[in-house]
Amino acid sequence: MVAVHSGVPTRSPSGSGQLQLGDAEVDRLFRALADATRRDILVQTCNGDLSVSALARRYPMSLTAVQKHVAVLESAGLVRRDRRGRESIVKTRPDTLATARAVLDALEVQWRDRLERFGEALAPEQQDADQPAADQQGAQP
Amino acid sequence: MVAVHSGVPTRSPSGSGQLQLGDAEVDRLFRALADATRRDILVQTCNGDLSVSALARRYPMSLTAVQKHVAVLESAGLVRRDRRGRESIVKTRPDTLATARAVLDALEVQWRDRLERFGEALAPEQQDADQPAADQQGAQP
DNA sequence: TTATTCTACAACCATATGGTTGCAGTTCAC
DNA sequence: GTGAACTGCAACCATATGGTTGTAGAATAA
Repeated sequence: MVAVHSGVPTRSPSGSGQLQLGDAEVDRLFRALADATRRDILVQTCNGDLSVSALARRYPMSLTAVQKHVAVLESAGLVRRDRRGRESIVKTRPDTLATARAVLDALEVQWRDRLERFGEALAPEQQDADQPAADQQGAQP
Repeated sequence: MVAVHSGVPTRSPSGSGQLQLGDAEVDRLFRALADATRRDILVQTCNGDLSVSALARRYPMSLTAVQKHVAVLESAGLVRRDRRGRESIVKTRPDTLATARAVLDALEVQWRDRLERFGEALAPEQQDADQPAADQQGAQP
């Protein structure tokens, strides 16, 4: 379970592997990454020298569309915007990308762990009715 | 310059770029991962001993909803379904999860590469201490 | 055989997403 | 000061998503 629904998506400082991201944060993170334009924006803005409109000139879409993409990345914590005069400078936050990798690592750890526990012995799958699950849904509306 | 977007991704083979995923595939991959239920399904089905309906009993939603989640995971290549009699057994494909990690790695490589080429002209970045990762929600209303 | 289980799929609904245009407010250049 | 550039936001549209119910067919159990 990756979900503790903490307010702050803090990575574990020492590489123990357990991170404390809420489901909603992880959802936003992967959803932000699930768009080619946004992934490209991440690469383009690593220097932190591009404003939103300078960014927008690089893509065949309107400024507003790029603004929305940046907003999605920002709400996922993948970029930050700093106001510089009349323009807002977009800059990637590499630490959050590392967080995404850590989530994938955690996923792999989880099923590797599961494989070890249930591995070969594998009792008949009465796990189905036994565990009504629902611990991962958290605070769904 | 930088005629990105609009075509094949063709990441620059700088360094260790070695995967050949199209934008659409990567989109599907991350989108499939951007849902807590689907991430949990990935963990639940690592043993390959759960049918779709057995899986559905673990979540507070209809069988059809779980079917759709499995379909999303399958189209992303994250799970496989094997027909066993009247039931279809869902099993995760760890290699595709590793592919997702490789995509993130490639992203990091890309901007690290970019930083190397363009970097150092900017001021050193100590701004992470300036604004910690707490402001995930974007602009507060 | 019959009844149950499991899957597949269609139809529907509410909301989210990704795009557009238009307008208003700042900040800068001249 | 005037105008241009940059941003922010609202309204709108088309489509995708995530959920529901209902129906139908195939495989298994009794």
